Order: sequence, then structure tokens, then C-alpha cells
Amino acid sequence: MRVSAQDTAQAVLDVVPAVMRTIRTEMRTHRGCDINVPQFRTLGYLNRYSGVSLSQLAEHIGLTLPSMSKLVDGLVARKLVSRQVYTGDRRRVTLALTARGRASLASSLEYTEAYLAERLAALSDTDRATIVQAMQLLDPIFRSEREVEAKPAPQTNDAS
Amino acid sequence: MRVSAQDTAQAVLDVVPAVMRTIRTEMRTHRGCDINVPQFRTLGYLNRYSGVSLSQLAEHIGLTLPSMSKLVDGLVARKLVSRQVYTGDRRRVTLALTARGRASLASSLEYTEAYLAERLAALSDTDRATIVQAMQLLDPIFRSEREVEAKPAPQTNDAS
DNA sequence: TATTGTTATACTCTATAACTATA
DNA sequence: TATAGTTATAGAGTATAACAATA
Repeated sequence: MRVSAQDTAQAVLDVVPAVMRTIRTEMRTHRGCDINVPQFRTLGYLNRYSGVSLSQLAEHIGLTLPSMSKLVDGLVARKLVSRQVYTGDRRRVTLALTARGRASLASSLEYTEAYLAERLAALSDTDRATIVQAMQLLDPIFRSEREVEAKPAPQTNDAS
Repeated sequence: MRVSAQDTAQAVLDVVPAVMRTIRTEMRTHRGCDINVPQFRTLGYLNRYSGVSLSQLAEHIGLTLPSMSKLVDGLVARKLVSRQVYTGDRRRVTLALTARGRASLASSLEYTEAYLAERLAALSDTDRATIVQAMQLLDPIFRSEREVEAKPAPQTNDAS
């Protein structure tokens, strides 16, 4: 099957923004899930890689350091994330989810997933498998540049 | 192959925002392609459905009427879009691409596509086919709510 | 002197509310 | 009175520049 990279790019460019806007609008609309997409991604990343530094986080999420700092500020203020000075190098900071953060992530994830799942339920198993496979193909291509080999946290303190 | 709607939703939620951020960052970074994602989508929609009203456009793009109005304002000021009072109903407005708008769209598309294509080139034909197929599956699910049956324009004036 | 993160400041995008013009 | 669109205003999010603290 001949599918050029350009055809693929065009398809991605056509569809991804529409999907994204649906996700964003849905997150904004849902009351009690008071979290936006970058915040959601931040919680998700910290869930996977507890104890990373601010720089690592910013690199992955794709924000500048000041923006990331501000975003984290908000999450710390809401006690969803803990931020501690790293004892080994006092310039660095160690970020982790609190219990509340985990709960908030689970709730957002559940809600947004449920919303998407509702729409995806219209498809056949085979079609869904195709989508999952496509996501798995896209993932490394668009994440690799940022994903850090995130050393597991020296400690997963939970200041909830 | 058993793939639940929820598994699929999770995959989408994990990957789509990362892809989207890459696209957005790329568009912002690229000098001479002075256009953001909603503007890009607006031009693309007007290219397909010339002569639509502001409301139809806002509905599709997923912005409120005032936001859409402002966005279009900018495009009109830059002579990428023409905006004319519709003679049949003087409250309505008729939007279309100008020649400059078409050129700008083509340029943005070409650049961003090329950028994405560069990354997608690493995949096999089969893998790319999978991605295209997945996009075709997602498209109606996330676009249908908004896509208007956009009456073709009564006139495709080009005030370039 | 270089690195990690924060603070100060400004700009863009988007929303809600109030308004104008037309039907 | 209802509809299409615009203007006024405000808030969120992000960036760049300047700064502070530590290495």
C-alpha cells in the first residue's frame, strides 16, 4: 500500500487539531474537573516519573521554564503536587504527585476518557485497534525529542 | 482483537496532545508562516467551503462568535480573507479566501506538512497506511458535530 | 562562570456581557 | 422580538528578559 509521508502528514494535520479542540473544550466544560490540558499532562507525567526536576518536566511538556514554573506553582498551591529542594543539589527541585494529585488525575482521566470512549464506542473492535496502533506509532515520533530518561526519584515524598 | 473504547481513549489522550503541541510550536517557530493553528484551520475551512457565514465558521472551528469575529478581523486586515455583507440578508456576512489567503494557506500547509512528513518518513508504508486509516476513522467522530452542510457560496468574490 | 529555578512584564487568545443593525 | 455580528472588557496562558541562589 503506497502511502506517502506527505499524505499522512496531511491527514494528521487535518484531524488532530479537531480532536484536540474537542478534548480541550470538554475539559474546560466539565465542572469539578478544574484542570486544563497542560496541567493534566503534567500530572500524568509526574505520575509516571515521580521526582523529576522542573527542567525535565518543562522539556517533556513543551513549555519554557518560567511557564512551567508558574503552572507548577498553581498545582502546588492546590496541593496536587509537592515541590521540594533536592538535597544533593540545592538548585534543583524534586516534583511529585500528592495523594490529592493522584486522585485529581484519576478523576480527570476517568471523565475525559469516558467522554472519548463514548464516541469511540461507535467503532468496531478492528477500527479501534487501528487507532490504538496508530497512536503507538505516532507516540515515539512526537515524544522522543522531549522524553527524558527520567531517573526515578530518589524519594517519592508525598506531602499531601 | 479486543480493544475497548476505553483503551483507545487512553491512547488518544496520551498521544494527541503531544502531537498537537509539536504542530503548534512548529507553526509558531516558523518565521514567514505567521499564522497560528485556529487561523490555519479557518483558512482551510474557507478553502473547502467558500462563502460561509461567521456563525457557521465559528461552529466548525469551535470558537465563540466574538472570538471568531476577532480572528477573522485579523485575517481580513491582512487581506487573507474577504468579508462581505450578504445581499440576501444584510445581517449576514459572506466569507471567502482571497488569492493571498490561498497562497498563505498553501505555504503554511506545505511547510507544516513537510515538517511532519519528515518525521513520518521514518515509518514504513504499512505503518503510514495505518495512521491515515486511523485519521479517517477519527475524522467523522470528532468533526461531525460541527461540520455544517455549508451551502456553497452564492459568489466566491475575491477581493485580493 | 554556569546552571536551576523564580519574578517581572507584556502579549496573544479566548470568553462573557453589552451593543448595533437588520429581519 | 429574534438573529447576525461587533465592540468592550477581563482573564488565562505563555513568552522573553532580568534576577537570585547554588554549584
